[in-house]
Amino acid sequence: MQEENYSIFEERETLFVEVILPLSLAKNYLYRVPYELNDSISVGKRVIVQFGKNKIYTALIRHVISTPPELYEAKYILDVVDAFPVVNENQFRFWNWMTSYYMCNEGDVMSAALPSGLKLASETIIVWREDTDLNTHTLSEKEQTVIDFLIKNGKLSLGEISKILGQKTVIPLVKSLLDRELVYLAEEVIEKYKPLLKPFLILNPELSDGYQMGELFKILEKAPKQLDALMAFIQLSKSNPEVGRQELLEYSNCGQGAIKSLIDKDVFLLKKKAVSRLRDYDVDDLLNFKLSGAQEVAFHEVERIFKEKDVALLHGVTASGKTQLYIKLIEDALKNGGQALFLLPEIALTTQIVERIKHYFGEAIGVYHSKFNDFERVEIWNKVLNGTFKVVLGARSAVFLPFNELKIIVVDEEHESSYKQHDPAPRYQARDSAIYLALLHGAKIVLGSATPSLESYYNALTNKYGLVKLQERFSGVELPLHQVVSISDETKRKKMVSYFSSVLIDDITEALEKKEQIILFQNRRGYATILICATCGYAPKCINCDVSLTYHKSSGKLHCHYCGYHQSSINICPACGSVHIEQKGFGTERIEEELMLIFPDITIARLDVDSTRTKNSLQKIITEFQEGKTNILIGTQMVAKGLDFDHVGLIGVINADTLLNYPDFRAFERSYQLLAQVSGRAGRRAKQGKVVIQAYDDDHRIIRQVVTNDYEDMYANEIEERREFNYPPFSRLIFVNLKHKDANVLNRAANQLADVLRQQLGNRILGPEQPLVSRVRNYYLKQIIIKSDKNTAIQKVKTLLKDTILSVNTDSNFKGVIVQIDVDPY
DNA sequence: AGCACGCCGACT
DNA sequence: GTCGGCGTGCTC
Repeated sequence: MQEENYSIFEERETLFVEVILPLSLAKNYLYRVPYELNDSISVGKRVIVQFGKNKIYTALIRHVISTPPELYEAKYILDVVDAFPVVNENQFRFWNWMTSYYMCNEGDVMSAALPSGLKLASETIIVWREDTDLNTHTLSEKEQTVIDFLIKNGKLSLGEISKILGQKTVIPLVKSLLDRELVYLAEEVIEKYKPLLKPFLILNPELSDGYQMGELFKILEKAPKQLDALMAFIQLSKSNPEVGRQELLEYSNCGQGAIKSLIDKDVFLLKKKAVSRLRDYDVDDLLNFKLSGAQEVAFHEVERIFKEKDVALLHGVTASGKTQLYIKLIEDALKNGGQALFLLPEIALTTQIVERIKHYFGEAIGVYHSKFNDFERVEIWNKVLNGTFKVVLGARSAVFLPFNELKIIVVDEEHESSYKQHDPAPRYQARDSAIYLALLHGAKIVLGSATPSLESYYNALTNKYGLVKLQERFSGVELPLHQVVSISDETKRKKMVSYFSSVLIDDITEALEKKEQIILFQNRRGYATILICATCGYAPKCINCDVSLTYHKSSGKLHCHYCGYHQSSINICPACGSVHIEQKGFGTERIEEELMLIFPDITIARLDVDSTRTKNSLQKIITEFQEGKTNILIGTQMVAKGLDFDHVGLIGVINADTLLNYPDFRAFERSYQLLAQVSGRAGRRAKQGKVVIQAYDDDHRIIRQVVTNDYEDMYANEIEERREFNYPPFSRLIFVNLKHKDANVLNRAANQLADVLRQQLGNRILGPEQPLVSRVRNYYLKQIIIKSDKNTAIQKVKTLLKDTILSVNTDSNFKGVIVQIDVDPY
């Protein structure tokens, strides 16, 4: 070896990287960097590492370190995936905050944040894209081998590829195939990828010279439509030689036939081309609107607030035009070259609001949704990273996108409980996380709702947030007419027909006559809630969970809503042999059936978790209702949330008591929000809608407040209760949930944990208590609640909690006890 | 999350 | 006597 080379080699620094693995691990791991990769590594890039025996993962570089670990010898990283970081410094700071605030592992956050396309692992499966033209790509020998296998088998896992090639590092190769769109990643739910193929036309190259074109024009003189099509084509092809067939149809006056003739005459060559699923709109075709007087005032109010505060709460009644306000605020933020994030509850992403905003902002907008396939999610991630997307509309997970210069965040329907992730960790509240995210970027954030959460409204009234009211509805839109029906009264007077009061039946009949649509709301799915033996009181229960089974008529089975267990129904009581089995309670399915008996000639659809299990069924039910193909829609919570229908004249709430009696300190607040939102679905276009609320407790305070549309009154009552019993916003809650297969071990562990915590925190510790459902999937459950007042240093509580849990976890008496922490349960 | 190591039941 | 059940612990 020559001396100069040798000395250069000597100077190379020995580097190590601390990486986050996409697993729920308590700490990060250290790997050594081979010299030849020294220049390729940097924080935020992904690397390929071996973890454990022979598992390969995509890890993320968190730190670069030059001191070797003392206690073990680090493994080498196998490869570096990225040329540029895919996670930026702001994101890491956001992740750090989330890890400590929600008491989870960095790996949990990484798993939640990165779309799976960025987390290739040995189990990841790649599939050959049949629509690609192999001839246009030059493949290396190894790539060719992989492609040959893929053509034969259809799919391969990364582990298999590794075996085929006899090498560990396959991800760069796979990445190159992915980038060239030769292969795609299979979803966990194997749903075959169908690239969106659209027909494109190109001019037959043989016609390119002027003489032949002239001849062609002569021939076409007798076919004016075809000539027209050709002229239009020439116009359009100036910008791009490939013209979409649809585009040509719209641009010219010719019909399908003319184009087909030209294809038959070999003037046009037809080819199918995969196009991006993300729709692009004509930038000129922007929606033009002006803010109304009230909106204008509110807009300036928000601007004024933003000079002093970072958070504005927009309390705007339904149909007051919050969306227009959001659009203007986003537009303003974009003017200064920033990015905007618009958060919506999951279900609202299926509706027109998305179309409207997409339409307005054209190509600069991305929609991010956990149900999107991975292609789209990686595509959006990259477009946010490189700044192509200025606006992102998304559900809660959109807070993880790699923004560079976020200027504004909008959280619509901020009170929605779906902003909180329940399982798995990180159990984060996207609205609250977004507030931190805004702080991090120096961005402004507007929370919007017709029925704000008590927490947000309290923060607004105590001047932590600015408060803007938008109480004026669009002209012509009136508040719906409410009617509350006492179920007990109607029952006494024998006027109930099954679950429907005479009032509701009359109103349904009337609405149907007026050709209006109807939504019925029942907050419970299934048929009968439970079956119960009239003789001995026996009720069939789930074998894995501590709940009664729900009878579903469509399947003829008894289902558990917690674990999915089901068994055939019973006709004879297994306990006493009696045949007197009664049905108690009722759900959406039962309502649907009873209604069909009363109104046999109309179309009824049901919108609940059971009817929307398959991927497109939700969209289908909604679309059919929007198009008027369905007369009556029966649904659970889902019908209330973010869905806009234009022709709904009547809303019926079958039983408001089930909502109000829910054992949770937020039950009244939630009931108000839900009933108010349900009401908001009635009569949106110039017509006054009608709302019928059936209840046993028809004089309930909350129902009265819904009818009088008095949010402030509801707030005043509720906030007093919260103050009196020291619930949020006056305290912070942390739930500590313990699970174990053995009830005794669980109880002892829970008691010890609670005792130790109680020594330090006294009466801030509640429990351990048995949750409502005390056993799920064969695991017994116990819950300890930490209710710390605002003055307690929450970080100290968290540290103590973490240490205590660790001591329980390492106690040999409590092997296998699972402890989960839920900060700010919602 | 996987995977190996390890200690108790029904089989050749 | 062994094969295999899954409970437990570790992975840089």
